[in-house]
Amino acid sequence: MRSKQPTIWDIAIKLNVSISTVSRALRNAPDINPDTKKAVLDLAHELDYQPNTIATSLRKNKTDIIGVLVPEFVHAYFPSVILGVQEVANAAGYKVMIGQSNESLEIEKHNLQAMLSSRVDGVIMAITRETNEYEHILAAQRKGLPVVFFNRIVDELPGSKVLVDDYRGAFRAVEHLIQTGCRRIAHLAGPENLTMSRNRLNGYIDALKAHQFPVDESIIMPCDFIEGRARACTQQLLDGPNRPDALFAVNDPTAIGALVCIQENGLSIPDDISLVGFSNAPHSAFVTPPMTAVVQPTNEIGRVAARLLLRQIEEGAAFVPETQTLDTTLVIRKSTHPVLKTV
Amino acid sequence: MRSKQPTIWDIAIKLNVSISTVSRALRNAPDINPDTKKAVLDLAHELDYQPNTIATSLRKNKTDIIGVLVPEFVHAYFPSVILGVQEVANAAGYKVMIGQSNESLEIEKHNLQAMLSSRVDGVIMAITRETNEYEHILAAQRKGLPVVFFNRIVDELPGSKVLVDDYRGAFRAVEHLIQTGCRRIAHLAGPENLTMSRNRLNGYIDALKAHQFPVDESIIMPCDFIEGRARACTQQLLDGPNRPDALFAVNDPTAIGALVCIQENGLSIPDDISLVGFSNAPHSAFVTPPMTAVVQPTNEIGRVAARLLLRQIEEGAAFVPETQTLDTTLVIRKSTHPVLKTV
DNA sequence: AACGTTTCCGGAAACGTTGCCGGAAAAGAA
DNA sequence: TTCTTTTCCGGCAACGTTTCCGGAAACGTT
Repeated sequence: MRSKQPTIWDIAIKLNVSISTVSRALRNAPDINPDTKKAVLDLAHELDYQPNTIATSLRKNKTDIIGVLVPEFVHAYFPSVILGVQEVANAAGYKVMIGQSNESLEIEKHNLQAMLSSRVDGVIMAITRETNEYEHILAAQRKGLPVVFFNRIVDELPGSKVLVDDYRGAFRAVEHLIQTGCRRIAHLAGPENLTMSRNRLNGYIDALKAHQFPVDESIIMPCDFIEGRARACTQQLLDGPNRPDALFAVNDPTAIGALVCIQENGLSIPDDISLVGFSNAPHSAFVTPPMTAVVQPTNEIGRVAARLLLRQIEEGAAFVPETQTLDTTLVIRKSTHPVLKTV
Repeated sequence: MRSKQPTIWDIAIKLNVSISTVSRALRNAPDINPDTKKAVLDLAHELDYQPNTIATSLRKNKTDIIGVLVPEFVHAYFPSVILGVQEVANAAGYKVMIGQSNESLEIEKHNLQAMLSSRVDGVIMAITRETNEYEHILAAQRKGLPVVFFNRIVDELPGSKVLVDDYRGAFRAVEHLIQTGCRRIAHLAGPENLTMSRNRLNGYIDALKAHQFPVDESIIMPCDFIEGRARACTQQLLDGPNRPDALFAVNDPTAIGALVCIQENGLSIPDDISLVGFSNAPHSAFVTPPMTAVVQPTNEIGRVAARLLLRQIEEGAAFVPETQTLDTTLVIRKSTHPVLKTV
């Protein structure tokens, strides 16, 4: 049985003042006698009083909670974005409520409903892989809910967005391969309908062109983000004529697939084949050999998203949505040659 | 500017009934005319009405939210127990609010305050590494807050606990090494003051004894969970006389440290040295070679913890705390010999 | 001494629900 | 018909805050 927590009433009665006075003392309002204020504060501390935030929320019509809605969080990417969100949200006096959709549109809808029902002040979200209709999100926005998107962006949706410069990241990764002496660079590409994969593909192509390398369509292999498919594609590349001496993988699972395949074929990384991935997470550091990879500023993504959301919450209707693009960094580890070996 | 969401008042006025009636219709109470109920439900749907859960919470003095407090969540372990929590909590109509202490006692206290302030119905928590005084937790419990602990257990605290059978896990890991032909098995141990490390150490020792192996103190190396120290210890083992042919590592970072050290010495896993870890997460699968490891049922830990908490919430003061011990499983991958090579 | 100001405080309504209580109308029983 | 029961509904207080409004007392000014 939950024992009752003390309320401002309890304090008021013990001190023989009104609840208004107690309330004023607690949230240091201007018109209160310093002595009574001190008395209230002391008693509150003694009773271990904690304000009932749900009463406050009801009264003020504001919860000071922001919702974060992610498709999953067992991989490091989303948790570490959330960390960034928490950092700026907490500093601004907001709490963070996390929802997890398990990559299911149904659950995403349900979670968004729940957030609306909990009257969160705003939501930061990355949509599910299977989210292909947006009415639930649009409806929430029509009700005035501020929403900022990240990671999985769709143009049909209004609102602020935080994304990563996929094109430049890919470009630099490929440039690095070229600079370390690779001459035939294959690409394990993502699904063609995603802007993200397209941007990375374009970065790959433009880097080749910028260095007067030919673009060979036969070594651009779409493998849908799936580790198994990446393995098969890599095998195909190894078996084919004119074997590539480098691979640029579109994301983590793909890179892992390539890595195991190469090693199973008894080839050495990076001596026979250099490998660079495009990573969501520091994960790639723990593989052997530690992988050179484009890494995303996950924490910063969360911080930026939170700042945008807080601005929107505070500025209200006057706020005009912004989309911010963050840069990636190429972390050079052991799956490519060191860069000093210049071309 | 947040536009107002519809309330039961709006529905009541449009339908020319009282708010009581609307309320009854919405939470299908018994005494209501099916027709009016349908009318209310229809209009609610049309207006896209969502009940204001914070008003409900205030009124019912129950939030249907359970808090989960973890020291970090960028590694897979905690997120995946949270998944388990969510699964049973959501199924029972509860929402989950997550707090993250960043391994800081200060933040842990603050988060617990916040949960109390939010009037969560209960908390599932794993304390911080630096949590060495428990007054904040005891105070919360004294106020009647149900708390269940997992992963980091301390005897001084009352409440339900969910833990993992470290002893048996270690025992079986070592037994597996013995059965695959290893004859000299070293142990990279954890800090001696933690019951967890002690249990794993005892499992190691007893497995050796059970198979009439000698226990050689000189190849039991405490390395404090730190990857760097594990590397140094492993090097020492490799350099020493009578090199071990197997290593049992107390946790993930330790195992990784051993792995890189062994490979840097040009030795083969498992042919020169077998390696088995004690893992928090499926992490160890992604290393090369994929590591044989004792793995914990992370999801199940969350589910069990949630079930215990929900029972305590519902049974109230009548509930007597329980501690449940879950079993681990040994996942055999490539860092040990296959088991068919029987002794 | 009379006035205006400032300082501090209490009363009360409101936020959106729930749930008790009582009562009117409809239905059933005599 | 008349009485009892059932069915359905409205009024109202309450949950713990915040905040507006008004007023008493203390202070300052002429």
